[in-house]
Amino acid sequence: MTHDGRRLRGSRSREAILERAVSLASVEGLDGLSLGRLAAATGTSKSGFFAHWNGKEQLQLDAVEWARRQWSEQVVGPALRAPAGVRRLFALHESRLRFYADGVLPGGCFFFTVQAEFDDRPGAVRDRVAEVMREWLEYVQRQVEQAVALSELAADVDAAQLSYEIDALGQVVVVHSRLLAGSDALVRARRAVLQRLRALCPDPSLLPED
Amino acid sequence: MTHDGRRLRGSRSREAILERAVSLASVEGLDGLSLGRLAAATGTSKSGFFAHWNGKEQLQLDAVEWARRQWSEQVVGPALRAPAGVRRLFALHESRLRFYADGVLPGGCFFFTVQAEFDDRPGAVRDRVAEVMREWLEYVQRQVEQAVALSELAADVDAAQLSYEIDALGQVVVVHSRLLAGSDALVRARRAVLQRLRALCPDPSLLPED
DNA sequence: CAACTATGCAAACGATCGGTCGTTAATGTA
DNA sequence: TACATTAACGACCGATCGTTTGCATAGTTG
Repeated sequence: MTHDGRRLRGSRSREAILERAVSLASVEGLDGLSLGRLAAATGTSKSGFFAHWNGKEQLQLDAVEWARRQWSEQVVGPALRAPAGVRRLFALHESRLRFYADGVLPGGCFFFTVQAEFDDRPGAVRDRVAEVMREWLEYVQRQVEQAVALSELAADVDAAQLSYEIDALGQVVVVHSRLLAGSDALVRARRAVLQRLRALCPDPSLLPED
Repeated sequence: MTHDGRRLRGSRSREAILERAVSLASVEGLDGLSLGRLAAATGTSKSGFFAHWNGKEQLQLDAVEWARRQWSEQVVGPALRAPAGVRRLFALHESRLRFYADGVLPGGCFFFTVQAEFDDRPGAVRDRVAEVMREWLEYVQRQVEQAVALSELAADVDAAQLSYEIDALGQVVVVHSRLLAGSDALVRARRAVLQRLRALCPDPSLLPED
């Protein structure tokens, strides 16, 4: 029972396939990715997928979950090392930019691609993607509110407004840096948020100067 | 000659097809759009397209051009009614937001969808899209520089930096407002740019208060 | 007028799409 | 040993993809 080699092997196959799926989907999209190409990329057969998932949509939903966990571990996690407040808020932004700069995913960002792909078509995938996005924005907003509670940001800061701005400046890095040769999008996204936060911060020495 | 009945009819067919193509591509993407569905949506036949274009890529390139003209006429054009300087810069941002709010395209923004779709795959379409995007950013940047030259923005403003921020705050409206129910993305994008400009403007009375 | 050109469609092409079916091999349980 | 379950595969399905071919027709040109 506990030592079922079959289930273990299946679980590892699933993980390997999902990792590839997320990686490929960051480039071609979750729907643009075809089962045939995914099979070729993982060295398995198309029909073998149906031993693990009922159909393409099920695989897509699992891929969203996999990408969410990756974002949680590689973006949100590291930022927790910074002390709560404005420093953690900025660390979160920098962590995202590092995720992009390191080229963890060949397409830059799974969620950016998938959001643009699904923002107009109804369905379970869209709903789940929207939920993950809302979670992320609310998490950023909570960091803002915590910074305000700690008096590290001005008391009249609109948390929803500020978190929208931070997310916008971070999201667009993907397309700017990939589409425009020699774009300094990463530098600009970092500086924009940094200066914005310093202007709102009673003690700017909490943040780097530049 | 210039008013050849055949060419006139063909030209009108092309325009009608391209308008539909841009509209549909704002939802499903330029590559996600299939010739079969485009034919059904325009009431023509798939094979009829090859009387006007050599293949799908040619049609895609023409669609990009059509969308560029639409953006020029419906976004850039109206902003020219505002006096040059910081007011025209803000009018440009508001004009874009109005384009989104009016729902001119069912997917919100052709270029947002297409940029996300092509930012990772090489080819003629990607190159042209990148060129149009660069043109747009440089146009915004020129408005910033003009405002500085008119002393309507502080002299030490980094034009490239500021135009990146304005574009980012505008772009993300598309996905935020469509994916998150009840999102105030339009309001936030407007306020973010307005307050940023007012803070940099020696005479804030040039701009609305809120 | 005849010759030519642009427009447009129906039918069909090979390729690929997501998905089904039946089977085999491996691993478990009784 | 006998049986059940899971993983994985090859072959194949109907649908759709972008594209080609052949043909009919309307408009232009000599």
